Amino acid sequence: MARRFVLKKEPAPVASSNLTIDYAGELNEQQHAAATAGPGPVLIVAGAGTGKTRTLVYRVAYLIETGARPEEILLLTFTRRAAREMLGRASLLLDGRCERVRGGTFHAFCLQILRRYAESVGYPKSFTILDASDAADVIDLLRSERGLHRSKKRFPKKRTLQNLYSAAANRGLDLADVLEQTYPQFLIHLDEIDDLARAFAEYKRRHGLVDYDDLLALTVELLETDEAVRKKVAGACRWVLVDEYQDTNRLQARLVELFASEHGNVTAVGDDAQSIYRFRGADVGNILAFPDTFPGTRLFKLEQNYRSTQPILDLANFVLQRAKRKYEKHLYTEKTTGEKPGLIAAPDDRWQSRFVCDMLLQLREEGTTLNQMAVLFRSGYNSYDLEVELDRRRIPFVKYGGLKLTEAAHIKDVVAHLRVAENPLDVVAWNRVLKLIEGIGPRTAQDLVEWVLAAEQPYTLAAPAVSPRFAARLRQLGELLQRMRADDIPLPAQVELLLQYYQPTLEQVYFEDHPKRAQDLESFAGIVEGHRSRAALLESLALDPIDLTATDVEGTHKDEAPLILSTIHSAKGLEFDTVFLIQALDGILPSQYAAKSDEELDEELRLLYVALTRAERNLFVSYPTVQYRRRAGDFFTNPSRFLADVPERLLEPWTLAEEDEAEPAQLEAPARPQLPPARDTSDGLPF
DNA sequence: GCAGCGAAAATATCT
DNA sequence: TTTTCGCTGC
Repeated sequence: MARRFVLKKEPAPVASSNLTIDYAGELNEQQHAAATAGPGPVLIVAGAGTGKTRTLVYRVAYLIETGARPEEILLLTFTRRAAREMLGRASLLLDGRCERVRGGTFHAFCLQILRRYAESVGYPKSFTILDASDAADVIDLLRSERGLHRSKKRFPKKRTLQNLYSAAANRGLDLADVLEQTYPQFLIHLDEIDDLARAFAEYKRRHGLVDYDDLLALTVELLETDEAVRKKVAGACRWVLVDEYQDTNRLQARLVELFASEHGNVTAVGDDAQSIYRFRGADVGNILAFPDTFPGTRLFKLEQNYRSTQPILDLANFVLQRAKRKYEKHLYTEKTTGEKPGLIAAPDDRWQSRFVCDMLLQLREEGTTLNQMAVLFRSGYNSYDLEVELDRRRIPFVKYGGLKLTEAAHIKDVVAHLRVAENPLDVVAWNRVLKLIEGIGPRTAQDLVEWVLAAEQPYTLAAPAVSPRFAARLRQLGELLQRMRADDIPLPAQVELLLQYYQPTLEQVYFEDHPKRAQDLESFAGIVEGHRSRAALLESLALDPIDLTATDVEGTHKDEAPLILSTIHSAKGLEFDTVFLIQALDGILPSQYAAKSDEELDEELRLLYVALTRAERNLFVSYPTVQYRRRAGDFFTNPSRFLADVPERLLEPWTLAEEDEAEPAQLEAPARPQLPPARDTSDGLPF
């Protein structure tokens, strides 16, 4: 009989112990109360710029100082960038212990858990992660197999189907409901779509494939069904902190509940007025229901804004009031003076770009560094014209959001080879790799994949009855993969071999623009350098797609931190001295695709609110009054309906004028706005 | 069963 | 503008 020894309870944190940080002195009263709140559920509702991040950073430090072990703190954020930044700040505040805090996105944390316990929900531990387009490819494969595309009535495309399934998973709705809300025209195919969904799920399970949604859903399933695992995982999460709680979806909210199910110490931070991920299933209801989910919640509100000047807040407050669903937000600040935000009606895109460049150079002369300034926009492509102008003037910039390097077809090709080399069971990657060989189409690829899955030595690719048309290429591929897998070859060398093998394919498949794509492959080779192993590289690519940033200008200004270009979504949680919001056009912000319902329009409005409240000191909102569009030619635009009747005392109209001589355009602040020609085509269509 | 061609459709935000 | 679909000929 074993003897039982009872350990003393760990001492509760004592607030009055020797704290190295003066919490009361460095935080305001509300922030201090929230940061130093004891155990139990805590909800911090914080307006934009009220020191949400700061409070969370101090809370991490406080918890550690009062005895929490860093490993027992879980900090969930929306991007890896946010986690890194927060833990970095906490480390500066306290010390290196903060770096041992577990932090990251929901997806990344779920991945860690599943890598360990996937078998409990019927998956191999070495499952492959599918990004959205991989998932779409699988769906396409199954769809062709069933001959659904040959049905007489139009059947949704692979991307549409993928969106559909993703929406259903993230919102916890039936396919029928999602279909009715988003694509009612496809309701007639409900049965087939439903069948296909089941086939998709089964295929993923059979082949060990996990898409983004599965990362969350499987973790929920795991923790709900395996009590031992739940105890273990939740037991290790003594303190759970969640940033941007307003943007959690149903699965994520459930995960928070499960992670906190042992200790009950959850701190959620959020702002219902900044919920901008509804399209991805985010549910503002989560933050509103938090006190019900976690009885005994203590609520803290942060209302004093430290970021922006009063004129900027006045505009933001005014804009937010237009929401159909009202938010009781009224931010105030002690920075009562400041420049009025400007509304710049530029004649066209070129002028808008010139304005941004001239203005930012002027501000830089006056002492604002480039990386304190940001240009924000609704969609990735909104900045193309500006990027050209920045390049021309050799102004260094980085772009966040928009197209990802890892989404480009040629990069996906290369990555697929790496995936195959890593995992011989990765059917999606095999398919892609094989189809790149001339003469191999979907059918042959599928047969070969089946051979590979059953083969003892898959990498020989010595399948029987191979057509002589592509036998040689297939042998080359086999040799490549075997060489890449040789033990002593470091990752960069593997990629070197791979790129050599891929070059002819690149030239053949993308013959029109292969030089440009070859450049991307160069940058990819550079990115590879920083990774320890193939597996590590693949994992990080899957969860943290690389922004297709302007690497070519970096060389010219290595010493100066670059200007930030970012989609509004990617700028969430960040702040800048100066913000330029460009392309503030109806049809863009709000997006023309969002005009269907008030809810969607409200989300666009919140997006504008988020953009405006990123600014600390200077805010410029601009739009071109004439745009060129193929087919239609030049046509007049409408400024964003959200800005249409903002009084001039809140948003000062500017017009642009050309300087006399050959100098670049310089701006003047004129008295009268140059209004776009009156049009009532509010859908932004050419006339 | 594959490649190539012309027509048609979709077109964003992110992990 | 770019991607996807369906058809045709090899």
